[in-house]
Amino acid sequence: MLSERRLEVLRAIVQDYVGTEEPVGSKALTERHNLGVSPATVRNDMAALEDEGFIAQPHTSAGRIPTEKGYRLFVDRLAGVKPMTAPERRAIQNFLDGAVDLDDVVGRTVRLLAQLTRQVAVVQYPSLTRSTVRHVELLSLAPARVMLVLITDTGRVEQRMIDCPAPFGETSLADLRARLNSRVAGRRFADVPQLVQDLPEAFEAEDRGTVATVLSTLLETLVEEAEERLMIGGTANLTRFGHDFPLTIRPVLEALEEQVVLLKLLGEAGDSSMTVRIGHENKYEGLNSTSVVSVGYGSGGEAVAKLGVVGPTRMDYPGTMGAVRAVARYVGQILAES
Amino acid sequence: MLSERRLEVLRAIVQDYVGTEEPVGSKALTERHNLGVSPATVRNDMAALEDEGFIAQPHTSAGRIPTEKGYRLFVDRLAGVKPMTAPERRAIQNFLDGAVDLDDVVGRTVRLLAQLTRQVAVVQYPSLTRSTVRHVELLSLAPARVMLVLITDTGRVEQRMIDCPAPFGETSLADLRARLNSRVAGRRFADVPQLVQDLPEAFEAEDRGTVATVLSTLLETLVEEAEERLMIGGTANLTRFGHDFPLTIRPVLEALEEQVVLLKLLGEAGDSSMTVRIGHENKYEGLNSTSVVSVGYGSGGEAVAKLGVVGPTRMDYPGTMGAVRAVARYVGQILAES
DNA sequence: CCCTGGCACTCTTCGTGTCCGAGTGCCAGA
DNA sequence: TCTGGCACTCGGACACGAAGAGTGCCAGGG
Repeated sequence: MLSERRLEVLRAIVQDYVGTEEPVGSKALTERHNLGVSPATVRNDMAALEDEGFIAQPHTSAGRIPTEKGYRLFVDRLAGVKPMTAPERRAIQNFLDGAVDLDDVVGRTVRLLAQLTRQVAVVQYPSLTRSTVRHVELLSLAPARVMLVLITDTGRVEQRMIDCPAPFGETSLADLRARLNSRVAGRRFADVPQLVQDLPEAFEAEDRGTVATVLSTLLETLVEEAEERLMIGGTANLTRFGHDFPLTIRPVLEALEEQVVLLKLLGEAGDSSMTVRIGHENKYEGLNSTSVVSVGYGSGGEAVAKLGVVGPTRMDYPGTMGAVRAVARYVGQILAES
Repeated sequence: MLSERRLEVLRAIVQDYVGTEEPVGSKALTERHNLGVSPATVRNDMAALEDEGFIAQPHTSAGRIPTEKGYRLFVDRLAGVKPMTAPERRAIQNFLDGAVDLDDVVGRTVRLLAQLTRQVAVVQYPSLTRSTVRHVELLSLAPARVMLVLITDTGRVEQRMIDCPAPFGETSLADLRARLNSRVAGRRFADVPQLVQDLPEAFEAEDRGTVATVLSTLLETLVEEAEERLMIGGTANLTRFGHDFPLTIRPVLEALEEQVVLLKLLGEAGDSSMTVRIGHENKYEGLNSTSVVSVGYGSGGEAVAKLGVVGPTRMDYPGTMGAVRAVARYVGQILAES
């Protein structure tokens, strides 16, 4: 069991190390934080913390640095979320308010988050699976060629070309469009399959094949797009990573280009609450030397997607968490308004 | 005036330096290339080349490295474009053939180019300004709210919301849709403004305001989208840049995130032929330590966009140019087919 | 029982000095 | 005009030593 003071020592070590990026020794600690005890006492505490695996020394006669376990404890029990200041909050809101469409919202969010945290920002596009259908449009491009356009409440538009098994008249098309919209408009994606199940029955035999094709394309679109897109930014901040560049930075850049990896990473994180994954807690080994702070965001009460930052395990957790939370909150507001 | 042999010496220096990344001396040169002369002679030639500014030595008692001027001469007069081998060409084609839509084509192209050249790849989406309109669709979402969907022959879809000055009936909308498409379908973007100029006159006075709004939105979309999107990949290859990382790599990463900069960069390059910009020939100073190899590509004879790679000035120009040219050619084919 | 000051010990870092080799420039001769 | 030879320069590698930071441990005091 760790005494109160030892936790305090750990907190001090983490804070100093994050600030200076250099191993911190007992003497420096007592000077910068008034712990009320002497260096010798701190040394004993440090020895205990090292036994427990919370800190380590790079080599004898160097100061201590936190281990991943140490950061974990710090995040769980010692650190709060540092709230943004009022001016910062205003700046966030102003910056995001200028967005003109969904792409712009996401783009601005990425830049903002990267700038605030001085780390790499990752923002997932609002998910289709949780959003609702605003409108489905069918366009006849040729007698047996239809284009399906799906518009979601988050402003995303997806389109698909459909080659019909048989020619499909304008009136049938209008009919299908009307029936389809009356059933699915405003409904959640997940509910769509049930809602359109019996639609083909309402049509003439000759059109049923086409209707079925259109419906299956629609359902495919809904499912396929569950594989989300995302935007990243602030990769230049990777240069502040450490002194032993190439080896550290390369796998991170590689991971960032693998959208699948990132999506999985965000997906695994807790549903909508803030999640911090430290070092090897990230399953993808290219990110073993990084920490990922992520949180869900969305219009209304529910999270429709995630956003977060990727940075060195040696990061300012309270500040980063504060920025991530604040940005998520304001993006949610923007989405709700539009 | 430089003799034939001196040019040969320069070529040898560039080739060796690109391969080894180390300054190359007179002795090593004569050993690896059979120039038919002794090191002493080569030294004289090197001194001459240095006087002319084609090579330089990092410090006394080191070998020579090419200057930007030296690379320029190498590219212009000494190096050809190294063609891809047959298996490589097959691999390119197979890889690109698997693409399912435009996003996929661009995505695959970026990955392919990054892998072939082992550098950072940049691919511009096919330009709207040169492409033609396939279809314009108007959807009524609310009495005074219309969505405009623009479909291009390259498969891109753009949508815009329009708030109408007055309610707009379904019949008027259908009328407008029909007239609009009959005029602009299949036409080039650049011609659209003229073609729709007198459209409002065909409508009732009460609808003219709305028609004008829709048209101006359409024209805006055409123009705005001239500011293209692009995709980049292979940033992990930046780690192979040099030994003095942070300082070199950071501005490059920053430049890569500024799409505006990259678009301007590609835009400035010659129209469709291959362009090589070396070091300070790039106006954006973040890229002063890089070279950019770019070329136009497109379906049919005409270039609709550009693609290229960004790498260190010390790059394998013939190989890179070969890869860039080959990829551009095949992407053009793919686009023409679809 | 816990804290403290003192002390010996261990390493890393940094500066200095030395040596070696690569590479050059220049010159005289073929 | 090319070549071989020679003296010279300079950076990189290595060894050595001093300095400094930090630790662990121990005995004494509240």
